[in-house]
Amino acid sequence: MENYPLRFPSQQPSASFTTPCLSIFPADMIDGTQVFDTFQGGNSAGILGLKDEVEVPTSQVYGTCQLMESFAGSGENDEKPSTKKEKKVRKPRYAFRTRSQVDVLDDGYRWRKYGQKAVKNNRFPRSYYKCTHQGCNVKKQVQRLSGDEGIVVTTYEGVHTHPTEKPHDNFQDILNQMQMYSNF
DNA sequence: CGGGTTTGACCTGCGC
DNA sequence: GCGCAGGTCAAACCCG
Repeated sequence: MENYPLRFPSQQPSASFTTPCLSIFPADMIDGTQVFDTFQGGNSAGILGLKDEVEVPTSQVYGTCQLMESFAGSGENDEKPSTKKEKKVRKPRYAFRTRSQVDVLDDGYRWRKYGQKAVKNNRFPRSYYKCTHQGCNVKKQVQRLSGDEGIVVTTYEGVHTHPTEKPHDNFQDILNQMQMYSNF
């Protein structure tokens, strides 16, 4: 089976890809998550649009890229839930919708699967991965949409503290575009 | 043998 | 308080 490469650079919550088209997202599943679409090898026409908030029904055409600074504060709080009564602080999460035959995309990092759960209203399970790089606490979730099993939603949590283990190829343009839109 | 996967148990937050 | 769902742990297992 083919394996579409997908890159998720360290230090920046954005992505560059080798072959995808970016577009949109339904915000119904990951609340407060910054979302991008990556239709790899697909026929989507690129970034369709972004906006601050998403209130779009799932099965429509969506235009979004939601920032969520309010979600996580510094984005570096990943200490074990302390024994004290502090509120649990989550890192910002960024989701990518990808049209792909494979669940696990090659984003250049090494991941170890640590769990899998059945998800309500979804016949596909959600898989949980951690970055295996020492000291890097980035996590990701991979889930296939029950409504469209050709679409994989990958949710990243945290920022890599190290470069990818594979040489980076281009798609810097899309990365730049995404950052432009994010600053919108 | 080391690293990754599987899977059931456990923990936690949230809504009722 | 209870039940449910999401998220994590960890032991067993698999594979190169």
